Amino acid sequence: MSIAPHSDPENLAELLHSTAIRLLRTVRRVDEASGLTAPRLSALSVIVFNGAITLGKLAEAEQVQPPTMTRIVNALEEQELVVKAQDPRDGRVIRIAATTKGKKVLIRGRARRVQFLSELIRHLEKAEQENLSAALVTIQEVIDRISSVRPDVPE
Amino acid sequence: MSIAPHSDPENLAELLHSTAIRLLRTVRRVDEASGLTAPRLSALSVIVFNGAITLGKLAEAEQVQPPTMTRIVNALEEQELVVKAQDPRDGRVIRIAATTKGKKVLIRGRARRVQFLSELIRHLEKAEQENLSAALVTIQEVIDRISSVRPDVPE
DNA sequence: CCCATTTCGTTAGCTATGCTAATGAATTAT
DNA sequence: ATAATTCATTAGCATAGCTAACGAAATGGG
Repeated sequence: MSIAPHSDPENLAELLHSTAIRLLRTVRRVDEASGLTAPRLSALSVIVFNGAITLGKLAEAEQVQPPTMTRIVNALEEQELVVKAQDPRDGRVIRIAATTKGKKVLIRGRARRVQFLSELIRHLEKAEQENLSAALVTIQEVIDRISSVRPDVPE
Repeated sequence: MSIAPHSDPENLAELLHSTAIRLLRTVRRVDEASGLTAPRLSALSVIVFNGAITLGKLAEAEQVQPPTMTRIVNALEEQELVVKAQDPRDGRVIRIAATTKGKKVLIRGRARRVQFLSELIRHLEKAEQENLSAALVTIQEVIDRISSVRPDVPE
C-alpha cells in the first residue's frame, strides 16, 4: 500500500480525467477575481508572454477558430487590455499587443492563481512535490503523444 | 536531471494548471463522439451511477445552478436518455432516471474515453505509471484541501 | 384552519464561448 | 490582369452559465 493503489491503465485514465475536471473547476473561482473569463485570461496570457501576435496565430495557440478569437480580442480591446494594429507589410494582418493595463491585470491574476495553488503545494512533503512534478511532466508527454495522433485535426 | 526539473511550488502550480487544460481540451474530442456535450455527459454519468436523483441534487453534484441543470436534463430527455418522474410524496420534486438507452450511451462513451487515455498510459513504462498514479492521488488530496477551504461556497 | 414562509423547479432574459458559412480586403500566383 | 489564396470579420446558430421572477407544493405559526 506504499505505492499507487489503482495503477492499472483504466483506473488511471478515469482518475486522470476526474482530477483534471476538479482542478480546473476549483481554479476557475480564483481566476474570476481578475474580472476576466477563462478564455480571455488565457488569450491575454499568450499575448503578454508571446508579445504582439497575429489573430490567426493566437487562435491557433488557443486551439480555437478565428471568429471566436476575433470576439475575445474585441472584448479585451474594449477593456483596454490589448490594442490592435495593422501590419505595415501585410494589410490583411492584425497584430495584437498587450497594453500596460493588460500586462498588470494578467500579472496580478496569474499571481493570484499561482499563489493559491502553490500555497497548497507548499504544504505537501518534499517527496510528494517531486512525485507530482515528475508525474506532470509525464502527463504532458502523454498529451503530446495524443496531440500528434489525433485523427481529425489538420496540420 | 533524473527527477523533476522545475519542482518549486510556483512552477509546479503553473505546470499543474496548463497540464489540466491541455488534457481536458484533448479528451473533449473523444467525448464528442458520443454525440453529447461535456456537461450532458457528465450529468448523465451522475444519473446513471447514482441512480434516480433530484434535479436540485444533480445541480449540486455538478456544481451548477438549478436553471442550468433544468436545461441540460431537458436536452437529455429529448434525446430519450433520461426520464423525469414526479415524486409521489412531494409534488415539488422531480426524480430523474436514466433510460436503457441512456445507460448504453454513457457506457459506450465512457469506454471510448477510457480506452483512448489508457491506450496511451499503457505505453508508459511501469515506473512512470506508478508515478502518475501516486501523483494523481496527491493532486486529489490537494484539491480536497482547496475545496474544504474555498471561501464562497457553502457546505 | 388559514395564511405566511420556505422550498423546488421552471421560465425569461442576459452574457459568453464555440462553431460554420459567407464576405471583404489584401496578397500571391498564373 | 485576373484568378486563387489568405486573413480577419460579420452573421447566425447552439450550448452553457448566471440572476431574477414566478408558480406550485409543503410546512409552520397563530
